Amino acid sequence: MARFTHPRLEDVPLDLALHALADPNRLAMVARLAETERLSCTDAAPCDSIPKSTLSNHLKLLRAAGLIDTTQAGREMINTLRRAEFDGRFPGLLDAVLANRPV
Amino acid sequence: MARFTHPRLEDVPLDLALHALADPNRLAMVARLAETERLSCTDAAPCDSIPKSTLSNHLKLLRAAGLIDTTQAGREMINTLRRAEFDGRFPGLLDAVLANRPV
DNA sequence: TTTAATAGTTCGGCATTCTTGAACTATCGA
DNA sequence: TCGATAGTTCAAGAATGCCGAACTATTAAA
Repeated sequence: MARFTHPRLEDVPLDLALHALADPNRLAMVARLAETERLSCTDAAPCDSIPKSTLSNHLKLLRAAGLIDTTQAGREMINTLRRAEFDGRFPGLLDAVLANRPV
Repeated sequence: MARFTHPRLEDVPLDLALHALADPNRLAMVARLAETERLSCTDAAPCDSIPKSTLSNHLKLLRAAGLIDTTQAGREMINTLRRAEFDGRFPGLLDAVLANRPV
């Protein structure tokens, strides 16, 4: 199955990072990963009404923004937040966004 | 000429705010207004290669996100950052974004 | 008081991006 | 080996974004 490419954080522009976070579903997934670390794609989903293909796309975008890392484990894809790296690249940003997330 | 409507900050969702900031040109305008306060539309523009209509659209979006206030003064529209209000709504967010802005 | 210039908005069409169903790949369990 | 599970990829329609052209409003000049 597909092997993913993860960008170096230094190559991620701020716009892309903000764009990735500027979607309620994606932000909810990031928030989940901030709490639970190591979630399959379906487990990372904020609700089960989101189609698989849409979910897959959201995760692809989060990967491109340097926010998550995805590795294959059996037939699941395990996602983790690249917290330390992201924070190193954009200090304080993720904290500020997560702190202001709606309940 | 048109009179603008400015949203109450409490009605601005985080997604909209992030989306407004997730564009290099808009972010540059916000950064400018953070320094210079009170800029006409053309003066707020990050460069003069941006078409008027595009500029107008960007500013409309920033207004809708509760980031700027626009009032008419003669034939100019004067824009100011709604800094205190925005910070009250999303504490630390604008600071974090501006601090991470590319040079 | 026309006339011209300035400052920006609005509209409409093209282009890009987003969403999602359908088909596909890969892995695991029976 | 067969079926079920987990997720990707593709393609088409929907939704957004960008920008030229036409328009409105205000000021300045003639």
